[in-house]
Amino acid sequence: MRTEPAKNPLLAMLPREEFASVSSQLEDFVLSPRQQLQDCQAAATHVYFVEQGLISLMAPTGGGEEAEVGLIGPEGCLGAQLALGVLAAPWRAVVRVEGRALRLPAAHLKPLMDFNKAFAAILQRYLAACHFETSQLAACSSRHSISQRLARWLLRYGDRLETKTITCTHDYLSQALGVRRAGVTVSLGQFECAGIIKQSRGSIEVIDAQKLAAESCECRNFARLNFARLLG
Amino acid sequence: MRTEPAKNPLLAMLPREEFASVSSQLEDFVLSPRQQLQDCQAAATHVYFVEQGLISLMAPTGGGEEAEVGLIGPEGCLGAQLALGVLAAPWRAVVRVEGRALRLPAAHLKPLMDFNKAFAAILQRYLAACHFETSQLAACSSRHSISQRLARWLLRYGDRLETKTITCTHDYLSQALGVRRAGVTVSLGQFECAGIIKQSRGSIEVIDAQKLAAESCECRNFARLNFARLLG
DNA sequence: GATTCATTGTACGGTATCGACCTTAGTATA
DNA sequence: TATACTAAGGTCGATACCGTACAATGAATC
Repeated sequence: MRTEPAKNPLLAMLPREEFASVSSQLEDFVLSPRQQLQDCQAAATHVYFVEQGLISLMAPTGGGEEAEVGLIGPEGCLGAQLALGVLAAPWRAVVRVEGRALRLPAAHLKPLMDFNKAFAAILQRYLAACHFETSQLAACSSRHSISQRLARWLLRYGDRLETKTITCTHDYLSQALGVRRAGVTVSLGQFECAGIIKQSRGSIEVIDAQKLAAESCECRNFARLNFARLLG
Repeated sequence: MRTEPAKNPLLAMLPREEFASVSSQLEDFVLSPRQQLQDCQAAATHVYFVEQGLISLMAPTGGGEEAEVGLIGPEGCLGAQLALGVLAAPWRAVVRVEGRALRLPAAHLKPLMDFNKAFAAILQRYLAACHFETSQLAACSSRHSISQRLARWLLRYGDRLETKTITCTHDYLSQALGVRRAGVTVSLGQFECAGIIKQSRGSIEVIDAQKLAAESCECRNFARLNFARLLG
């Protein structure tokens, strides 16, 4: 039986007694790098409340390629569509940064929401926040340059983790943004020259987040504002 | 008092007596071209169940510009975020094609959903469908060419209207896709040469939807499949 | 008919991004 | 330590798209 409070704010907002009552249904789950938690269009078996680490959502774009359409960190959960009575989502969920989650069998979500209205409400707001973030991403992707979107991605990533060091390859970033790997390399090189980041094989350290924010587009602010309004 | 059944499938799924009971709260509303139904980040006062016409959702992208992140036709409704207890959305809603809607004051939505669980369920599925469509749009925007996205847009637009003639200017399309107006003109010119469409000032007629589909990317299929799964 | 304006067609140089290839750096195996 | 192997990073010509500008066309107004 779990006794310590959850770090995930969606769970943390449950009253102590109530959390205790559901914690028997919660299962500790280790998020290992590159692990696929959910396949595209497959029925979700669990809701994963992330406590540490990062999950990315990849949508197919044809020809076997995919693009990142969402990022779930310790502020959110994977499988939230279950709260809408929808089992499958059109994206693949992959662990990007190792960590851990508490997972709840899909069947237990609805009863929990019915029982605790405040929990249901915050989960609904989280759903809206996800949708809004995705819409900002759509707008951003069609208008802004690689370096702007890259800067935004790095900041978004950093926002959701404690560390300033981001573990990812240029190749992954290129897939996430839907651009060429070489394009990522060039932009990151410029950031490094400007003293904004420091690179080494497979990892990026953000030195000057402020400058990085200046390189990014306004979408970052719009997205943060949206999130804060709903779940701040 | 309204007696004829609603065309909008979200309303049409209400049983006859129940529809009659809410129809007193429903208000006929004319959708006039370029009319702004909802401002970005402003609290929604009504839910608009579109019966005819088309509404587009424009998200800000910085510098006073915006990009289209959603399209609502007679299959859906504007203001669905209210079903999640969220008042404002991060987009501006503008009437793109004139028509009409039935609108419900925001305060009446929740009671209606509580009373009619089937209605609530379909609205929730609609919300998921919107989110999924947006995520496909995000993926598409970052990967595919102007002409592919343009073809998809024309098809998406046509799917939601009875007519084959689309009333819009190149300039609007360029804003919707977040690209240059001249780029749209060139692509449309190529489609016309290929006998796929016929243009005249301010309107586009789709001649060969099959060829147009071939010019589009797979995202169209993914998106249609998503929608059909949830609300087909 | 003349005027005005929104819309569309076209062109040009410039830039961002692409596709393909090559080099380098780690890692595994022996 | 030598070797092979794989992942990561860099380069280069080609090209899609951009910003801008301007002319041509059709629709609306007077």
